[in-house]
Amino acid sequence: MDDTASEPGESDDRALVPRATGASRATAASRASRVTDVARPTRSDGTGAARVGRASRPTLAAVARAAGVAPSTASLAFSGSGPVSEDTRQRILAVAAELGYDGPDPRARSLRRGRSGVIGVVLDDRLSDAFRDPVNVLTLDGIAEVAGAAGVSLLLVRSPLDDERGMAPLVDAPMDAVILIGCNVRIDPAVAVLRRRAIPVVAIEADVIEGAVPIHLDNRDASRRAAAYLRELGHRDVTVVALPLDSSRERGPVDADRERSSTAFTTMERLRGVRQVYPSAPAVVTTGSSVEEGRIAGAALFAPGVEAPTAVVAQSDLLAVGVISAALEAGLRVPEDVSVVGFDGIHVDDSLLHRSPIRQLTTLVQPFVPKGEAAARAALAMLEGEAPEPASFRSELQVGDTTAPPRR
Amino acid sequence: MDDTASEPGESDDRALVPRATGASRATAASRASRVTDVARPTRSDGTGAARVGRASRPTLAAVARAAGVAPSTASLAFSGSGPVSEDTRQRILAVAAELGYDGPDPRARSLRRGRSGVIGVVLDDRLSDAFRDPVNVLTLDGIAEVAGAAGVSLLLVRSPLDDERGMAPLVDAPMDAVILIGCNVRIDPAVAVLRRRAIPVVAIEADVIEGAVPIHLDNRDASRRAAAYLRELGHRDVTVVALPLDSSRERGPVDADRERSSTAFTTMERLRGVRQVYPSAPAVVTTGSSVEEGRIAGAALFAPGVEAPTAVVAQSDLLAVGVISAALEAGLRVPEDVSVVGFDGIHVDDSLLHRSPIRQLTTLVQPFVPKGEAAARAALAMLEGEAPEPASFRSELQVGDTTAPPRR
DNA sequence: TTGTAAGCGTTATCAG
DNA sequence: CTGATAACGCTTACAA
Repeated sequence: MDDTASEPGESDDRALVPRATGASRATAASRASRVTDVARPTRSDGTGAARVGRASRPTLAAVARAAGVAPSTASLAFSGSGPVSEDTRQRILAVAAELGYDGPDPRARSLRRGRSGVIGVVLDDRLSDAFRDPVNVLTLDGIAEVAGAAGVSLLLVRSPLDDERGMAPLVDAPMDAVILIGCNVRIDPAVAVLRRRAIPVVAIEADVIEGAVPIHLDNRDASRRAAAYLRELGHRDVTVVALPLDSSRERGPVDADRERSSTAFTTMERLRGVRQVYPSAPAVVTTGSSVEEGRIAGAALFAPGVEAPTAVVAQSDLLAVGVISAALEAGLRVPEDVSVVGFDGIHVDDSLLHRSPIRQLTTLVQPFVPKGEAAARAALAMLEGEAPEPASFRSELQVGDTTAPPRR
Repeated sequence: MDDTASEPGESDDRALVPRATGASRATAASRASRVTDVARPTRSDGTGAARVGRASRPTLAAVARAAGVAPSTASLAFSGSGPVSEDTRQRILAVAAELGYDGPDPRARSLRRGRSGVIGVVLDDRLSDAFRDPVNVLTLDGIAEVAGAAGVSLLLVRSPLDDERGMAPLVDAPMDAVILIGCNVRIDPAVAVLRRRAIPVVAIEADVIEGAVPIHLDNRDASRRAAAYLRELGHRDVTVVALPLDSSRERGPVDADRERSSTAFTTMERLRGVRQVYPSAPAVVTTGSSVEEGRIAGAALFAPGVEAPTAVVAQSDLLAVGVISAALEAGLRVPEDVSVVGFDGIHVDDSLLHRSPIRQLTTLVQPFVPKGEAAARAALAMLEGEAPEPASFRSELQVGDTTAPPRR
């Protein structure tokens, strides 16, 4: 359909081509250094030169030359960021169209401008896992909304591995700013590199990171409120089903040692919150936020012969659903026999909730999307040289029907 | 001409000078209006220049100078792609560390090399919506897996709007290749631009696009097989609940006009497949793939006073679930009163399926992840200058318990 | 093994 | 309003 458009050189544009300097022609020709190239129908004007080396597109310089203007003028015609007479502008655009030039090369532009129009989003998991967690997806939503409106695209980057070359992607990719989202592993070294590169870093729910703008959620206090609620109901025997403690992601009970060496800030904050109310609440850690992991943890808690807690604080809704599922399967009723609290307030649509009389999870609802938006705004602000605005968000305890007073 | 070599002598001591403190604040100001400060920056060499504009990191050239080697040598020391004596290599690295230089600037590198290490993934929806559809997420999984292993990051780009400036993100972002994923809107113009830029394009389930490598799914034939299965069961009265027909996404019955002007390839292919068996099967179109949309479509089909079909072919599993839900709410039993077929074979975990005796959707299971992987591989191959491998995938009819012979 | 030189394709600056 | 020119920071033949 657009055959003609893809054959820019064929048109008889020689008339439009003013004198190219002999020097530049020689330059371009010498680059080719391929003797056989001469076999191709070579034109000896500037236009042809642009196509000599390989199947490369015409450059802005070529367009300028063909239009009989200076490169700088042609640049202005495209970027619109400067005074160009409508007349010349049209001429340049026309010539460009004829040559099949559709605008500046992003790579060159970003080198020259020092900006690439890209914000990196660093996720803790493999992308496959990250996408499965609504927590990440919803936060990304917020980021994408703001970034998109600003004409900035998102580069997905996996959190750097402890591996030495592991942070290559974070360092080799062109990015103007970086948003750390749900990064539980300790990535200070990577952040240090970014700082040295003067790349703004925004950290969502991370421990205080030198030089990163924090987007904060009241993980600790929210958890404390949930625990307090359980205490009001009369619970004394509360267990925490926790998110991973570190990048090793080992499943199992949490002991003081593991707790001390944890690198997962959010996990620890939520745990600390509960401990403010139940100082010696035991905790079991999972390998990630999923229904299945919750089920596994719950199965252990409600195993026969074990003294089951009267209430469970799960550190995510997905985990909570899993725990409930395990409870039901163990023949316990929720909330009569065991209360369960979640965290996040995502829309959990699992069948298990519906096969029981449960309609709504008791959970801490957090504002994902605004959080993402704030992160993106902070990143954009820093790009503009403005002062970033750290933001703090609050979770609300939403009382559903998975909590009730203990039977005893 | 050779400005960089102009003042080689004075650089040594300057190169070691750490960054000016408090310079960051001056950035914006000096760029715009600080005349006096900039009085003599013109004479400076690379080192000086690096500090003038803004608080920028040291350059490779600066490191080289400080280490007393040529830039090229320093470059080799970092890229490892060339012979450098271990001795000088160490020295260069040491000096670099001292200066706080952590490797080449991705922007400059990508200009010089003509590669940015980024693959663009173009999604049809707002990212928020895209992430909600398992179809996209699973495909992304596959892409991410392959791209990640190759050290390539993914740039998320929204499908260009029909709007003139709408394709800016696709054109302004640095990308080495582009994968179109589930792009139902017609984006030929955008693709034409990419072609002219010699950026490889891989199109997953798109209509034949000039110059794009296709990753194909047997949408039409699979749909035909599903329809054939319904016919075997004895159904005569089949309605299609379809995905959007175009970017306008208007809900409602499909007429010949709308059908003709459709830009949604996948939608049309799946529709055509059914029509091969039921040439005059009516179809209603939805605004997207979601349970809710399926429910809306179903509600209309099963409204009182309307002759309901004995079977519904939904073009996605999410839609199918919605249709089933509507059927149940209308007092119909599935599959006794109405059969429903889906498409995709995602893991649908909706409560409605579980409150009824339904355990498994009858659907066409397609290999998302391999499809994504193939797309990524094709893109990478093209980057290497190898011949891309178009790929074709097949969907399997999985017979569940949402289909049965019609009552009459 | 190391150095020299020549850009990659733009945009910013400043002079006309 | 337009043009000349110098970078942006790096890589890579090719020369020494």
